Amino acid sequence: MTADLFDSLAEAQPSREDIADGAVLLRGFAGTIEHELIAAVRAITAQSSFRQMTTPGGYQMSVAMTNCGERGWITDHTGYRYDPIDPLSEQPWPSMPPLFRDLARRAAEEGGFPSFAPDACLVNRYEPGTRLSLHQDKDELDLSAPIVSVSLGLPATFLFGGMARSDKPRRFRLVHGDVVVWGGVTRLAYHGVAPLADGEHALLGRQRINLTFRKTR
DNA sequence: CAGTAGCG
DNA sequence: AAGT
Repeated sequence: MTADLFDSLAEAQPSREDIADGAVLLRGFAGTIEHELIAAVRAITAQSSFRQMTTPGGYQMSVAMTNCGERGWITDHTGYRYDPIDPLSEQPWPSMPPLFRDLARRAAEEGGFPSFAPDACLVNRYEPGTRLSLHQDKDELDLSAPIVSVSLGLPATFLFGGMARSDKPRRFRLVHGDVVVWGGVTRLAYHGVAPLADGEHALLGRQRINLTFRKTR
């Protein structure tokens, strides 16, 4: 934890909203370090570009993705997995910026999950009209660690459902700087993002960037 | 509702 | 099945 980050997060006065048992929405939690986060995303994508992946069914995801950290989440026609190598650059994923680790750890702590040590950060780029259908994060070996999700840029509607795909999801509006943490009994909750509404964000333009931190093993 | 590669 |  750098002193600067500690200070800026300590100065922030995010509100907390419990959205489910073991799931919390920290409104504005990342807002004080927005410029540093965006600069870090630019550095990451300079090495490992955003790309639209193809699912096992042969369909292209609308959301463009990249990763940083020891392992990155990827999908292709063979399935879903974490891989230490970016198949596009054929190099290791960019390392996880200390700022990212610290933010994720601190958010997890606020959410009731101390000592969160993510080894993977999926970086998602949503443009107007793109979405992520309801799914579970279950490619990680360590399901005791929470998921930490950071929103930047355009607002989105986060869908948070139950343990069955058929459970009707609740809808939460996520804006720039919001962080969602979920784990424990909701670790495998179905979740997704509704099609992004068009708009213009002062720092990111017509896009939403989402950082999702996981401990994969 | 559907298709793949890889593994046992 | 993070897809249509």
